[in-house]
Amino acid sequence: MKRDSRLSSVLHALLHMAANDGPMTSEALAHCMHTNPVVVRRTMAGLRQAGLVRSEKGHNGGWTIACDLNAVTLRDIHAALGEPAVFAIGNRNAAPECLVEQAVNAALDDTFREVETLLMERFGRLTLAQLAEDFTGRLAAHHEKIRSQQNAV
Amino acid sequence: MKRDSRLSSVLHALLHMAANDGPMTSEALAHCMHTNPVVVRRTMAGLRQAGLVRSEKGHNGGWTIACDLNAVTLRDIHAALGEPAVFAIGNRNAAPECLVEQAVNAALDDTFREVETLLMERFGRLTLAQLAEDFTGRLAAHHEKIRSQQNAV
DNA sequence: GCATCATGTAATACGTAAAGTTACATGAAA
DNA sequence: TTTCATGTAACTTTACGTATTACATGATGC
Repeated sequence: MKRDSRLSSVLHALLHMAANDGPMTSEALAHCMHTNPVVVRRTMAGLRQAGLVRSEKGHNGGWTIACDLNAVTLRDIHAALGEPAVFAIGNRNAAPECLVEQAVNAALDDTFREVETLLMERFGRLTLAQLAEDFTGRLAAHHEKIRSQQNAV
Repeated sequence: MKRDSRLSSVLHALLHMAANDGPMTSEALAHCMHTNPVVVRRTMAGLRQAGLVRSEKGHNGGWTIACDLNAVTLRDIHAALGEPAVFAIGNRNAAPECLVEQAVNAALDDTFREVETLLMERFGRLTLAQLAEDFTGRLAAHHEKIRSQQNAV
């Protein structure tokens, strides 16, 4: 497995849900994301627990957004997923006895901490509404392109 | 494997080499790092290719630093290792057709690009000499602590 | 009530990349 | 020419996200 793509996945799902009225089933979302309903349920479980989405069983069941898109940021989503590790790089030993390794760890830890802080700040500024708006813009551009192609024929 | 610790490993090795005069064998380094000589050779191969270290066979062989500690930064080391992936988080699909996913990817890509730039800048400011100096300070503090403990008895 | 739909979750397997291990070739020094 | 040390290929192990299977639970509609 190359990288953890859960954040990307749930954002994709949330935006599809936002663009649809009514609940979407795990199967429908799985189809959008070229994966499997069980993976969707498992990945979305954290968001449900955080109160960001709701899920309902039975006929007309499925997933619904339960939050204000303007109020929820990528940082909230990352937290709802259990704050998965950001970096693929890390120290060899967490608490080494060797003074050399302590010096190396201290430098790396400081750097990664600072960089992670910036990432979380950026995540904290990006709302779901902004992503949805970006999508709307892309959709409009896409329609415009289609229309101009038809006119050219 | 939880995380890629090669950067941490080679820094550890380099600082041990800097504190020793004469070459250090892969076995000695492996002992310091609680690993295996073959792993040391494999990990250090990139540094040798980049001209940062030298290795020699036979009696009195082993690894030697071949660069100016003041001139080499963590960024150089990271490059010498082949620029391993920094983030454990990423997009699900690199070039999706879905406009929703494109919007998500664009936002994440921008953010990660910015953050990676900061990380590389920080790495570019951290020299091996600075790490070595930090180690020297820790060593002095350690000796001071030992001495005061002996005085107390 | 009962068939159907949809989620919830456990158990298991798969894919990938670093780390660990074994084995053997190469080359330098005593 | 023996010994020491690196160089490297091949294989195993480990970790973890992802994929899949199987089955339980609960809600809806007839």
